[in-house]
Amino acid sequence: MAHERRIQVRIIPARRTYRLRYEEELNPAQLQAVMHQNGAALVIAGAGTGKTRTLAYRVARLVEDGVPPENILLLTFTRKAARQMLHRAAQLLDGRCERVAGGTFHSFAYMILRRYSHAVGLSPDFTVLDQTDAEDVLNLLRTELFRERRRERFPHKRTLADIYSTAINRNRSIDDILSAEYPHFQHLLPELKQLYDAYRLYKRRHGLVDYDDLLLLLLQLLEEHPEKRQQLHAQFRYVMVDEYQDTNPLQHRISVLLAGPEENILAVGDDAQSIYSFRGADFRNIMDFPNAFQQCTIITLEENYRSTQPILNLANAIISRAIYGYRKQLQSRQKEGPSPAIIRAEDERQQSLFVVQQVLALREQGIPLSDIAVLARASHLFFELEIELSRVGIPYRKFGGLKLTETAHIKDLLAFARILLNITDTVSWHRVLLMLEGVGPRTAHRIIEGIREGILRWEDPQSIENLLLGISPSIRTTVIQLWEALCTLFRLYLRHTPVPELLSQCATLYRPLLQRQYDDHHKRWRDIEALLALAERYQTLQEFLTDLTLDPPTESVADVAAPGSQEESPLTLSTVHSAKGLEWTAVFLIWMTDGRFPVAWAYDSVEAFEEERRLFYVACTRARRFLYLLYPLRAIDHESGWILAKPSPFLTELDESVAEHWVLVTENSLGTG
DNA sequence: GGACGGCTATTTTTT
DNA sequence: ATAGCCGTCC
Ligand SMILES: Nc1ncnc2c1ncn2[C@@H]1O[C@H](COP(=O)(O)OP(=O)(O)OP(=O)(O)O)[C@@H](O)[C@H]1O
Repeated sequence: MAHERRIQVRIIPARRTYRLRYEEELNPAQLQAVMHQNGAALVIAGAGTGKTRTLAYRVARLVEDGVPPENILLLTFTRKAARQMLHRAAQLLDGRCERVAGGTFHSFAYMILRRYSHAVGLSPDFTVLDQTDAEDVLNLLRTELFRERRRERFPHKRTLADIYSTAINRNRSIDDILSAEYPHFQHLLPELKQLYDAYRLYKRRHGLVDYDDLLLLLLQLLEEHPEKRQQLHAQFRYVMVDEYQDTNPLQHRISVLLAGPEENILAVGDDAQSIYSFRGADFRNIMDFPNAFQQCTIITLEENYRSTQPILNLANAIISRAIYGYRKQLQSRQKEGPSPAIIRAEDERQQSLFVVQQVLALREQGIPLSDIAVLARASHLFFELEIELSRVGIPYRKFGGLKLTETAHIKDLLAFARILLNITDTVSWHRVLLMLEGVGPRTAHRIIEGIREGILRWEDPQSIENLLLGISPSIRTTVIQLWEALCTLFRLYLRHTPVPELLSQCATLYRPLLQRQYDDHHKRWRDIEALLALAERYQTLQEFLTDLTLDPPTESVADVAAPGSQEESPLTLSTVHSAKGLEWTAVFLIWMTDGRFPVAWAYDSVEAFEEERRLFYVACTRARRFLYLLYPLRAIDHESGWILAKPSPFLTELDESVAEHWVLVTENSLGTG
């Protein structure tokens, strides 16, 4: 063996191999965001550029890299969005991704506050009030505080809630908000402050927390309890936030604190899609995001994968007129496609007829109803169309507007359940008492005074007598009957009766009252049955009620399924707000008239007007291929009957070239007239 | 005194 | 859907 060849072997540094082919599924900028390691990063990009997709892949990538899913936190705008994204990641990789902590700021806050309740002075079983619950509390306190006085106009309960909420979310005083937004109520400042104090006291006494408190208390926990903050950093080593343009100042500060010294936070958003300023959101948060950290990688995504270029040309034209924000131009590889159509209808009915006709035509072409959406600025603008859809038998689902949990009959039913959880829940008592025949605000108030004092006790059924002194015999009997029924329910509750069973007992008690109160009780009873079905999955009443407020069933009450079409997946009707982040092959946007979109009061301020414009931009960028913008020329006005409507300025300011203009004419069919 | 029916005018968007 | 207002009834 004279010549022995010596071959040197060396260790090649491991090239990380992934199960997913990220570089094939993502463009270079998306890939950069997905592979981003440590430190803060901001992905700022226009509609349809794959921000959501990027987040899903980043979850998968982190998990693949061995980050325990529990150490990842994904904050999104709705809980549904979080679920879908994690589900997507799980499909891409494996089930571990479902274990990632995900939800809204509010649901995350709830989870953390449950864990550290004592640190912020809460009892661990605190309850969350939704918007309408908060309004009900304010309403009750208002009548109690100012019962004898004041004939003059007091703000609507909704306005009250809005004033207080805006003050908190924007970190301003009530005085500031009044002078900025409600100057006509400025003289009521002392009363409004008094009411606010009463509201805070009420919440504290009853262990209640509203949406704003969730954020406020989480922030307080992070700021004032360094050891808790460190525990949270240790747990959530990678934080991701979607839709950052719609965070409010509280959420922004929470995000920064959650990122901690390692600054492992990745935020995603589009300043041109900021549409929640009425909730305190401020698109400047996304602009300021990089400044909050030592170092921040900024990634922009340029290519739109959703829509055809004609649709993007229109979207670009809309946003190029915006006063605020970064300029950007959306570009697509799909250069060809039908032009968006701007369509003039004579009136609302003709608008509905066209939508129905065109939906059917698209379905003929093979586009399923589930790939089509009709959008509008406000949910009541669908009423007429809904009638027409039902008549023709097109199944649809409606999102946005009045939610199931906000309807009077569902709130009535839940009031019974709430009394079982907390006998001093005076708001629920108020609701329930007013349902009884012969009981009005005055009697209810007298009874509730006693309940507030703690006179009524489950252990002592006779205690009700003390509340009924001086009340007429027939009303006494009614109230006592109610109380006895409640006591029976309470015994069931103590025996850990399953939630659906317990609620169904509440419903049995409620049913005659429902029938007495509402002419359309059949329809309402179906809603109650729907609610009972939702309760099936829950172990405790607490959990159920909390989920109803933190993750309310978004679908509005829609019950149309024409015979024979049960199998077909339905058409979507949605407010533009609720359509955020979603996409459809064909999108109709109805009621593009001046005063409806933009809403009339948006003319009061540049900020409001600009937000309407962004909202319009969001609406148009939901469409993949077909976009129809409709405006009826005539509308009904309360005072003058028919009035001539003008098309939205957002339409008239557009260049002729970005859309086709259609005019509808109704065929005079066979002289039936 | 208080409940209640019937009238009118006003109603955005949502965690 | 909700609030305020007013007349009527118990
Ligand atoms: N690299 C890619 N290759 C193929 N399809 C992509 C790619 N990136 C995104 N898409 C597709 O483009 C569409 C829009 O993506 P996505 O919803 O993630 O965008 P987005 O930026 O979150 O939009 P928006 O801001 O409007 O919510 C989706 O159908 C997505 O699957």
